[in-house]
Amino acid sequence: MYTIQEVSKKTGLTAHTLRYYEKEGLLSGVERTQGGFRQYTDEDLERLSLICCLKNTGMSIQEIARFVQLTHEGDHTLKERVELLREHRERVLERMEEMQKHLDKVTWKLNFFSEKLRAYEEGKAEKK
Amino acid sequence: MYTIQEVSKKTGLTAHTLRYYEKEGLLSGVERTQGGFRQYTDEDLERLSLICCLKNTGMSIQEIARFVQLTHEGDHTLKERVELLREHRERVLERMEEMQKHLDKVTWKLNFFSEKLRAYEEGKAEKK
DNA sequence: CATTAACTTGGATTGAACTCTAAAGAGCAG
DNA sequence: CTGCTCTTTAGAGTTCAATCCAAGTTAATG
Repeated sequence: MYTIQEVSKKTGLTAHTLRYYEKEGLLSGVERTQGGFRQYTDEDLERLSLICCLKNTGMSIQEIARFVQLTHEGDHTLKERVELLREHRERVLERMEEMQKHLDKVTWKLNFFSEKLRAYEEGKAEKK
Repeated sequence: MYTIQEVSKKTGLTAHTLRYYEKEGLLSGVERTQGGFRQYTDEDLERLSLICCLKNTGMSIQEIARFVQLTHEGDHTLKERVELLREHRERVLERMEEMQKHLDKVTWKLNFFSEKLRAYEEGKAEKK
């Protein structure tokens, strides 16, 4: 059992963000102490870990909430969940390919400027 | 020479966004007709293309504006520009590696759910 | 116990990147 | 010229994902 602060340290999310995620339906059913403090279980951390993976691959809070809701509805939503993850995966792969293309152009420009810089420094050195 | 609408079609950015980028200092010095309409040259499109690459690899509008400003200041900023692109490139590569790791976990989960779905459907079929 | 640190809530605020609106001017087909 | 579409501006509004604030409650420590 972990406090919100401990989970914050483990996940890198702030306590604020953890409460926010809970409010938005991303991580429901977190237990409380008799005093009302959140007590995260290892299972909560495991769920959180998937949530972070989805978030870090660009899924929106809303979509994650949708996925989590389906999970709560039981096995008859399995097909939809598989669909959802598959589509997300596909989108991420496309985005990464796009990204790689754009980065290639940045790299090309970088090399271009590097060469220009070399010429410029050489020019300066000759003038001395 | 292209109108804002033509550039919008070519780049996929809306006319709104093109004006916004200009206001934020991302693409300055676009010519105008005597009536005040923007007239984009091929050179503008080329500049815009680098801007899009930077944006699409996650650089913020502010950072891009900074880069563009350095470009206007002339060759003595070449070193700084090269630095800036190099650092950006490094950050993007790191981010893509992170992304790949997160995506691997998503893929793993996807396979897990797929298997669960298969078992579930089989169970349903048997009951019939 | 008393104090201090951590936690609770709801609601307001932030910042980035657009996105839209209104009112007016420009340009072109018929 | 008439009407229609496109473009202009400043500035307001939207969305997303937090992030902060105030005021109060609970747990932990000397």
